[in-house]
Amino acid sequence: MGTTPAPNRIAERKLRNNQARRAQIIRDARRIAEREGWPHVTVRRLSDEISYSQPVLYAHFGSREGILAAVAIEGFQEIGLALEKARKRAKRGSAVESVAAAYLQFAASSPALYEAMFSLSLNIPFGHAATPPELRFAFAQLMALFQRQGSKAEVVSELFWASLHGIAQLTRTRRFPRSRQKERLKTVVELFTFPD
Amino acid sequence: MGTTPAPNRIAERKLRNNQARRAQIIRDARRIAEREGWPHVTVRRLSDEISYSQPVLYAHFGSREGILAAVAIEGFQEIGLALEKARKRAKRGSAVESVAAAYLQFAASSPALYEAMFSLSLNIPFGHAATPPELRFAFAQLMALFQRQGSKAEVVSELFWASLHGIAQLTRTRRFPRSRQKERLKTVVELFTFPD
DNA sequence: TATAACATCTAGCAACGCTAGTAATGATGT
DNA sequence: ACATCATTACTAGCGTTGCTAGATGTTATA
Repeated sequence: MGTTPAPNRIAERKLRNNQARRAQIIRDARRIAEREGWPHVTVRRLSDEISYSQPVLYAHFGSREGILAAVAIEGFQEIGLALEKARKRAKRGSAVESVAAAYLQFAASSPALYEAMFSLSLNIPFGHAATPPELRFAFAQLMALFQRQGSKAEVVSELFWASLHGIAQLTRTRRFPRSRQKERLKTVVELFTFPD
Repeated sequence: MGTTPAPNRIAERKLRNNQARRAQIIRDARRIAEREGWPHVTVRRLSDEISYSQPVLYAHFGSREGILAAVAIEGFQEIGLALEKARKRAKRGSAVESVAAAYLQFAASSPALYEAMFSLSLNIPFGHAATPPELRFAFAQLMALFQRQGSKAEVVSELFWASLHGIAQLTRTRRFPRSRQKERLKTVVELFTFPD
């Protein structure tokens, strides 16, 4: 028969409900942050949105910071996929430009998400064994562009990331006028395009 | 006679006291931030430090954010002076390296100050007429390095800034391992050193 | 159906940024 | 020297925050 014992089905249902609620909290947090900024993302507000009391949120995430960290990790997953897509669809030789454009596009279109990933000082481990796979994957997309640089690949990738991040953040916080962004993109691509 | 009318001297004394207290608040805020992080810099805590009640702080700065903004502007002044010094003492041709090293040194030695300048989302106007002179001066030190690039000078300066800022921030937030920093410096200097 | 385990809520703590209203201080004019 | 007035600072408290202990209700098991 195709039926499983009742306890399993019940446990599965509970798990599904839990995951769905967790996803909804993350979704609501993102939405509020993009529309009104992170300070408006309060535990009380989120508990209102999902029509549960505050302790339910703490059961899921442990703390407000835990919620932001979950959002940030979702962001790393998305940027990783976006960069991979940009790299793969690029014609030969234009991968750097395609990826750079995708990076800046991502940061510009979801500023609050980007802020959660990089500006809010969350305790997400980097460079350790415990680094979440979403982060490794995203950085791997950048490193894949510079395999030809041999032993310099890693440092060049880091600098490429730093440059894009600098542009993104200084633009987001209005240190850079948004007007010259195309020129910035062109110039950074030139800097990171090496002769064969 | 060398004496001025009493009212002036009194007004001057009050002004001096005001400025001294203002400076002390900024100093205390910086000290606490560097030692314990910005969340520990509370208005109550600062009012304890200076042995005055909270409303005194609001008379000076208007809001907690006003205090952080004052710290940030002091930071821009200091980094501007540090970059100018680095640029001027550099031997011919090595100005880019000297300035880059000074920038990263500044960010590494005062991480909380650097955070106030760039990560805490303060409302300091940039790129407008109202931009504080400290900021203009600091950016001018970067632009001075690339005058030879003609019309590209501004964009190249922006990118140089973005790269340094990216390195500084990704290092500060532990996205980059601190170990390869020298190599990063060397590589960024190569990228921004153009043939004559 | 009784019991155990789980899920959820109510209510409240301590700390925060900020401010209205009040008291104390100090300069001014006669 | 004293009364007047402006300045300066304080007390006390509001509303909100992140977070949690203890009570309450709900569901699964024996």
